[in-house]
Amino acid sequence: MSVTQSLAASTSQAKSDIVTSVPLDYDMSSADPKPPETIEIDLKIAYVDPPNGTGGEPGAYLPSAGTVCDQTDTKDVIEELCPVCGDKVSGYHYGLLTCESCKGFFKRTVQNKKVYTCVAERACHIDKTQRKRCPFCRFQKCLDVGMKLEAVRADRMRGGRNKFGPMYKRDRARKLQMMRQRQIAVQTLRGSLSDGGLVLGFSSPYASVPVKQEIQIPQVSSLTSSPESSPGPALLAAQQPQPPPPPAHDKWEAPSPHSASPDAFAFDGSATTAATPSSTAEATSTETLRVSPMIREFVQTIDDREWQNSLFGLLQSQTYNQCEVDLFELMCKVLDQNLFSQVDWARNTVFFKYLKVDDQMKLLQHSWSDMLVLDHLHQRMHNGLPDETTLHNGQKFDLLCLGLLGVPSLAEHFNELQNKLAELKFDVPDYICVKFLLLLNPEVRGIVNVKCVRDGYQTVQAALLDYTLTCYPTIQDKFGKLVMVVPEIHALAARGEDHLYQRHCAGQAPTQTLLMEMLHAKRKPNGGEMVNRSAEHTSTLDRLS
DNA sequence: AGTCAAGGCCAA
DNA sequence: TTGGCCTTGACT
Repeated sequence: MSVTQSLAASTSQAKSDIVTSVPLDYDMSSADPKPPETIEIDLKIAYVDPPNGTGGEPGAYLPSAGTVCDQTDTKDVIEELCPVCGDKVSGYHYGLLTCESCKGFFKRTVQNKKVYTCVAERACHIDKTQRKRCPFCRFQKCLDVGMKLEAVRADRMRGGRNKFGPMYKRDRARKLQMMRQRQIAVQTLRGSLSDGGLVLGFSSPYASVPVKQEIQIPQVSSLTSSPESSPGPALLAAQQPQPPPPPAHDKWEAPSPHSASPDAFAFDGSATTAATPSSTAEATSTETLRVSPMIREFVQTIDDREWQNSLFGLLQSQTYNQCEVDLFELMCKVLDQNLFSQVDWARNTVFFKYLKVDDQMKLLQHSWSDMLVLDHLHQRMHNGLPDETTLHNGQKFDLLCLGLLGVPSLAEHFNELQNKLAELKFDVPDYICVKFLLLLNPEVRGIVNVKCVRDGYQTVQAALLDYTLTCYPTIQDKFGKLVMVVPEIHALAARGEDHLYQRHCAGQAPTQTLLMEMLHAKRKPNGGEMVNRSAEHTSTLDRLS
């Protein structure tokens, strides 16, 4: 059994959540618009060697630590749980990765045209231990996650291949690619915390991140087994509460008039509450031409659509088939996912990516919560992120509270901050520059390559100053005021961190997450400094065990 | 010849 | 009825 499986097996929640669903409004057609001729490209990306050519550093969390280096062993790389019951996946069956038992169950049901009834409310929770209790709901879930009736052969012919073969291949390639990206991100973060090949004793949050299976699009088939059996996905959808609205940003390609080139600034001013230069008279296209290429590049590192997709994807998958979920726990999972995205972003950015892992770790440990708060401000101001959203099960999820790291009482402070930024006409280039300033903090203790961090910080600082002077000449000392906002963000984030830590200590927050690891790292005697790594590591393991 | 997703078999 | 293991056969 792999690390993923053994850890994930401890929580049935995690098990059933992995790939159970995609939000009903998820644009699956755009999620996989690839024509067949792109398959080869996909595979090449998926099989590309890791930067160091080894496929893993000591301490890096890997789904199957011993085999990840083997680029061709896809079975070992793709470690997932059955979307129906959470049991171990045995391969692709009837359209998607499922376990052996659900494969058999689905086959028998379709072949024998079984008709089941549910003695409850047709909403039984299906997991490994309870899957036998209600075949009606089990079959319903099989259909809902995307198992395909048409893959069960009417003629019962054995062997061979069906039309889904190429889709399985693409899906596998995509998972490999995702796995590798995750792996690299985790290496960045874990590298400095591991010692002597030890692996931190917590699971990857990716075990609970929804993995989109390309071919699990729920669909009604002409080969339905029986009208009396589980209702079709369309009916199911009608019975479900409406998912939250799609990301407000849906036209990132639309260039702002402010941008000098069509792809330089991709933000959408129409959804903003704060002004972007495009909405002001002061920033003319002539001035825009003087915006530094570096800031243009910074803006291009932002993927807000992905941010919201993964947010809503996680929210929906975590509540799929769940009557009620613990909203605080859910919030922690979202924060955890955001944190991983944060790391992913950081490790691909200029200045940061050239630093040694230890330095990267220290910078991230110091800035992660500030960046989460800032990201949230950005999402609210520039993408119209609402205060709350309705989950798949009808519960309301407080998105504002998410930005407050779970402290509702900070809402007022947060809104004041947002208003202050709005007055400053805080825009996307401002946001990304401030984010860099938060990350590249040369004052963080214990940084080895201080010069590199300071250079980066000062370069961004200069670029931001130049940008604000060029594009917002009428806002007096916009730069200075923006810089003054940083401590406020930090204070807010610190309050949130404390709150999260306290709830964690009270046993209310999910353990074994990167989020908790970060919270602990900052509260260690050395404050994250790697003076005695072995001791720290042991203490981390002790706390988590 | 190897792979792997179909269907089949059969003990529990 | 379930689910782990076996057989089959198109595809690579």
